[in-house]
Amino acid sequence: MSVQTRGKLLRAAKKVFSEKGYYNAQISHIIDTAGVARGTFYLYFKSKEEILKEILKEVVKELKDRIKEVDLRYDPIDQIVANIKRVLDFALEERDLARIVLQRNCDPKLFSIIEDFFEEVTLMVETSLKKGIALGLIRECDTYVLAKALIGGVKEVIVGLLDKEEVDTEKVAKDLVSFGLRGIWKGGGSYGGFGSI
Amino acid sequence: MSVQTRGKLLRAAKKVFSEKGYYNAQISHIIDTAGVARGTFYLYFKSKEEILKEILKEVVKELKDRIKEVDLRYDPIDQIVANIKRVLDFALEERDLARIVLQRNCDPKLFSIIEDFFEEVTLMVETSLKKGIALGLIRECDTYVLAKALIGGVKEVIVGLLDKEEVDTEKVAKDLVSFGLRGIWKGGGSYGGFGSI
Amino acid sequence: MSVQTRGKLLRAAKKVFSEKGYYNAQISHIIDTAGVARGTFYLYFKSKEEILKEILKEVVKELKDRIKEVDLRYDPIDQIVANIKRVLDFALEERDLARIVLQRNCDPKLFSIIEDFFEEVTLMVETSLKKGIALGLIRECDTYVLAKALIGGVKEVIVGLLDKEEVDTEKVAKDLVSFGLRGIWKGGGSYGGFGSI
Amino acid sequence: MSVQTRGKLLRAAKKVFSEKGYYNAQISHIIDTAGVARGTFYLYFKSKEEILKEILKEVVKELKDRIKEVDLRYDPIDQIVANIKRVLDFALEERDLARIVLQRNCDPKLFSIIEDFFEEVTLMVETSLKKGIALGLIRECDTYVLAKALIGGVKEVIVGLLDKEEVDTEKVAKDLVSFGLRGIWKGGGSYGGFGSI
DNA sequence: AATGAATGAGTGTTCATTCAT
DNA sequence: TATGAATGAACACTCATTCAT
Repeated sequence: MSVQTRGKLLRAAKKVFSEKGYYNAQISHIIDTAGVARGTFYLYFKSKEEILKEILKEVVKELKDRIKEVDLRYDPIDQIVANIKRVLDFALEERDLARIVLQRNCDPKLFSIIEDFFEEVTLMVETSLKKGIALGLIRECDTYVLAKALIGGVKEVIVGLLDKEEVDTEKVAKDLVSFGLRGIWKGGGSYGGFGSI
Repeated sequence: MSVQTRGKLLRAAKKVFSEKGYYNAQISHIIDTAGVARGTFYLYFKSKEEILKEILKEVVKELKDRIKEVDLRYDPIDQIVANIKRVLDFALEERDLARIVLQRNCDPKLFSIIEDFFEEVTLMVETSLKKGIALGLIRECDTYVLAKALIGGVKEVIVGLLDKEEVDTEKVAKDLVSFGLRGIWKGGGSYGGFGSI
Repeated sequence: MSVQTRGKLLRAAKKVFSEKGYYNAQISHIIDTAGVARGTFYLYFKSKEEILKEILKEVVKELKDRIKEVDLRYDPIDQIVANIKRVLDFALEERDLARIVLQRNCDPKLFSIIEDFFEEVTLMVETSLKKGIALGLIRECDTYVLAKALIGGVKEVIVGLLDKEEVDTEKVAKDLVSFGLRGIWKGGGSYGGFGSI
Repeated sequence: MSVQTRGKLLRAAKKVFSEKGYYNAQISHIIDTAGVARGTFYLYFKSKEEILKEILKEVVKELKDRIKEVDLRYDPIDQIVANIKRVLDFALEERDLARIVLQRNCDPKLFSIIEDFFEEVTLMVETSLKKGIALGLIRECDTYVLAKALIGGVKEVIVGLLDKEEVDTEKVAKDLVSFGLRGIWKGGGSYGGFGSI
């Protein structure tokens, strides 16, 4: 088992899945891109499905590494911004991976790893929201809806950035947090005619 | 050409695409669900791809009908809430359609209709944001990022609701708008230690 | 049973078979050309194969009418020229039919009617050749080969004429007969060692 | 890519096309005859159409090799006889190919290669005829009609020979040339009013 | 006599996977 | 460890034919 060959295949698969999507990607494309023979592929991966899962697992691992628990002894905002920045950086460093992951593909068999991860993140966010509400920092709200909205927002923004050349991820992260927080933050003032909501 | 048969096929296809995704959906599944013969399918639709596009076109049409331009002579908030409520209602009435549409599928040939529509909506939102900024109602921000985030939020929330039985769409719409507005709304007060951003 | 509808279908089928060939011709093409409904076709013809056979039968009948036995009491050459002229005229009047018939199609089931007819004509020609040889008018030769060659020549010439606008069939018929009778060689001298043949 | 497998497929296709004709031939027949799996066929040929074209190209190549330009410094008759003999030999050695080629099939897409070749040969013959006329060796005539007739004659004779076991191709070639050159008429006397032609 | 919606057996083609070398 | 020829199940699509109206 050569680690290099495995690497070549993984890199090729990321590229191909990203460009064509899982179903339009063919083993032929992957091995051509990797420059190995057909049989070699099956020496390293049991099936087309397996190499996808391998890739998804890698992504989840990397993302988990980059999302760090917020330590309330320090300014939480800075930490959230840093988390989002790290996620954005990863997405833009590995655009192929981001494209694969963010193409929600309904086949639950295939993308369960990703779905589960997002589920986890959603829960994490919801928990944070609840904590914030309990602490009186965050307004009362449907935490489930809010959590979904926050994550969906980040996802969509990433998709939007994948085709941009140069992105100031720090600024985008701050924009997002600023947007998110000022929205959920228990503000003082009333908002125009919006008091009726 | 019988309108009923066409309807049966469309309904069946929506169900099957929704449950299995486009690529795992087979003509056999569709015609079995519709209860017609194989040849009949091709009497009404040129190909598997075409019936998908037909469905997507229908969705876009329906959504465009439900999203009404905001008339600034009246309270814009109420109108935005109503728009989002109508979209949520449609998604929940036609959950199959929503599932099909919200599965971002990388094949651009297939989903271009949807992508184009979302592009349009994004632009619409961006324009509104800019107008709001010009009017001094909305804070300065990266309108592109914000628009993406808003739409992504709504999308993700819809996905989250598709498995819930009973949903109070009015409430969810209000929550979403409340969240979105208080975020982008040019508030008076400062926000905790957040002034540094 | 309306004779007109039957006629419309036959005419349409001739056109379509001629243009597309039997296998590429579809019932749809025929009924569209004829301007009748699908079911109507099967009111008049049992199958696609049957309408072809009907057409072929018609051709054979017409050709048999136009090829008249040579009456040796009169100048046989004139009669042969007249026969060929009548065949050429028919082919050019009904070019669609000629095209159908002269596309030798290997499916023996389908074109047996035509093959049988040509077989008959070949035999007729062979018999005439033998009679001519017996009478000392025609040189000794392999009558089978000669008969085939003669008929093949006429067939190919017809195919060649089908795309010409104006054809002087009388002249072509005379050319063909003249050629058949005397060859292309300018009488007189022997050529090289060819005297031995 | 194994040359043997490709050969097996080509041989099988020749047999099947020859026996059933292109349209009635199925991939199943070809692979069963060749003794390979379905997928293997498509490893070597893009489609059913392509294998036919491959075969036709082969035929044209072989025929071009066997038809040699007539060198006027030597006896042209002998060379023509030799040419025809070589063509007849090929047809009888590869009867399947001959059957495929001589089944004029109207689909121009498919048989254009062959039609083009025959067109070429016709032109070649016409040119030769014109040269002969210019040299005073050949009688004035419609060279187009004559060329067609000559080629048609040879074609039909070949078709007639395909079912015969033992054929003396040399003799047949001589008969054909002799016929072409001198006609069937036993030289000498004029016949009836035919002198006028 | 005519219609045209519906049928379904049939067929070319694809592509993930295997296995002998 | 690598190769690539071979496999065959799977699937989209076609089109002659039927039949209820």
